[in-house]
Amino acid sequence: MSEKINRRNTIQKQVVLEELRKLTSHPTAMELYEITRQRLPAISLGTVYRNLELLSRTGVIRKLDSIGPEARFDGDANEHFHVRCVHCGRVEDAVDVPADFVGREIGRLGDFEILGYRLEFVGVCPECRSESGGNAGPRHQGQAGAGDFAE
Amino acid sequence: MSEKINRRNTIQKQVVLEELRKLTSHPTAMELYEITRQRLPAISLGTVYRNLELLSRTGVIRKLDSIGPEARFDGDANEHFHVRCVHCGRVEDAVDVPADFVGREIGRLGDFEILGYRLEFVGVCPECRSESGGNAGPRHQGQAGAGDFAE
DNA sequence: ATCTATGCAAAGCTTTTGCAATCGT
DNA sequence: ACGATTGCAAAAGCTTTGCATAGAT
Repeated sequence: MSEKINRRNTIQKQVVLEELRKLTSHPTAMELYEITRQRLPAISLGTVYRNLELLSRTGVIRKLDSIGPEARFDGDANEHFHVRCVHCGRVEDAVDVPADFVGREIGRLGDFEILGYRLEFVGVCPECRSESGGNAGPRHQGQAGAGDFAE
Repeated sequence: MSEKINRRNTIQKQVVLEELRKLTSHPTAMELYEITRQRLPAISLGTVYRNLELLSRTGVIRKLDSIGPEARFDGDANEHFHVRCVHCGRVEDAVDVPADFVGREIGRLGDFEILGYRLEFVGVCPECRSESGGNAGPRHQGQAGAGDFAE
């Protein structure tokens, strides 16, 4: 049950990982700090950051810094996409993305050698939809810059 | 030539927009600040931020805050994708993306109403490729978290 | 004349880092 | 014992904001 994570298996590292894996909410470092503090009252924010950084470098977890001003973390290191609510900021896993939504294999793009891509969906979550009726007209497809939807 | 931008057409706003449109390098606010200062030595960083924010809210320019720790701005408000070099951080326009690379029209994803998506490619620019030979093995396809490539 | 936009500087927020002490191996 | 990891606190980096002044309409 206790996998070798990096060099040393500290309680802090263990707890950070465990708690992150319990969540599907893609918490920020601060959120995770608050959560882990319930089990380790003395843990410091710096340690949470250091461990999250370390775990994501090792590939154990995933850092989603493509979203918003602060990084969010995902305990599920498998490849999958996310949806972000433009209204409340919530980030959830995107399930049932059509398998052929994105073309596989792009080796080259102009002069760049392509290693991969980042994709995330932008939408309105059920809660916000029912709350605010229809406000912003849907802007289907294309690359949605964040500022477009903000306010 | 002078389009009505918001409420008032100040020189600062005009210059920020003009200089941004001259560039294809997707500069940060700070970079744009340095550039505009050559024409308006007294312009302040706060003003650059305020105008960039305003212009992107209006849809005149595009804010790319999906990339890295700082926001970058794009004078071309048309929909197009970007490639980011994992090595040097350079951001360029992605030309020749296969038209069918991304599936159009996803109205729904789970409980989310989908408005759009954000896509950006991750790769190695020509300069960095020739410099560093082949270091990181290509990790084709999938959602590339930033941390994966970093370091 | 009105009210937005500016410059300046301070503050905010997220993240990183230096350092001595602590803990895993 | 050795050296990675921690806690603490300071600092760094990007961005926002309060306020009085200047400027656009």
